[in-house]
Amino acid sequence: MKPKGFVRRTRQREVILEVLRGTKSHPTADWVYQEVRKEMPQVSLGTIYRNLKTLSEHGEIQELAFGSTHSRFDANKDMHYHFVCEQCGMIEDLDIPPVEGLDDQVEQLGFKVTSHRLEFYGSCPKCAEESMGKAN
Amino acid sequence: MKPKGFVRRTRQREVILEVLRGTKSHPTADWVYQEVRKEMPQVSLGTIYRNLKTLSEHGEIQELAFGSTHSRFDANKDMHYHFVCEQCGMIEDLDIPPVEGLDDQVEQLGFKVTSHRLEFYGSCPKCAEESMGKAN
DNA sequence: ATAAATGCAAAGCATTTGCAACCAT
DNA sequence: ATGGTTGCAAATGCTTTGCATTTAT
Repeated sequence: MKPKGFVRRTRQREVILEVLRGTKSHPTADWVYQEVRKEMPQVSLGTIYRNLKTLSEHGEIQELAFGSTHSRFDANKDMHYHFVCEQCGMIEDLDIPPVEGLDDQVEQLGFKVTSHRLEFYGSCPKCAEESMGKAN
Repeated sequence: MKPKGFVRRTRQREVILEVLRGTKSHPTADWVYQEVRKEMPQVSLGTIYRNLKTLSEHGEIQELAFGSTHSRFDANKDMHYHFVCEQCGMIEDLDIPPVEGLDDQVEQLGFKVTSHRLEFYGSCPKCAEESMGKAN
């Protein structure tokens, strides 16, 4: 007997995952849509959304809800932190090690922790430099 | 000469801030709306949104975008972290000290850091216990 | 007096969903 | 053959906005 809710391997799903794995830009659903369209002009936005949801439910990608209205997606499954530039909007992976013992600290308060998420806000190197230049 | 963009003190704004300060529940805009309506039945949702925006721009409150589509708001201005229960959806302030030196670490990578945000995901004490009981 | 703020209703816009056709298994 | 998946379009639902009016200063 086949498992209920079995996930099929479709061309759309493949391309979406490919696109996501081929960028470090933490794209929005619409950006993914535009990219996938280059290879499958007939693909629909609904399919993009359905697949992004499926993929993140199955742990293939990560959904990131930052301050803005729309979600962004990340195919990097390793634990890592993000930096959000408040000037240019760019989101970058940070190359710093996961903080040790953080989850334990919270578990001692009675919570069962499955993950944590850490984001930094400010100006990226480029924008910070530009502000300097303008002597703003 | 009065400053441009001066912020007036209105009854609506006062009540909204009052409501926000009177709860620890990180409410949504709509929840705030319902509460404010109890005192000002004629208030409009637009006013709630405009004020929440103004208030957070002026640092009176904090806007929190969690995984879901809609924002939540927090009148607690002190640096603190949050726990999001993936079972009941509850969001709770965490009583753990801010991690030292985190911002410095990121600044050394060339970023200018103004703040960071840390959230834990999992089960709150209540939900965790219930899962145990069900021997799930 | 003057511009900020409000209420109301009409957009806006990202995301979701119903449905018939389609296709991976 | 079966039911997960798709494209399409309509629908949701949170949030924003235009505008005439009110109101804080």
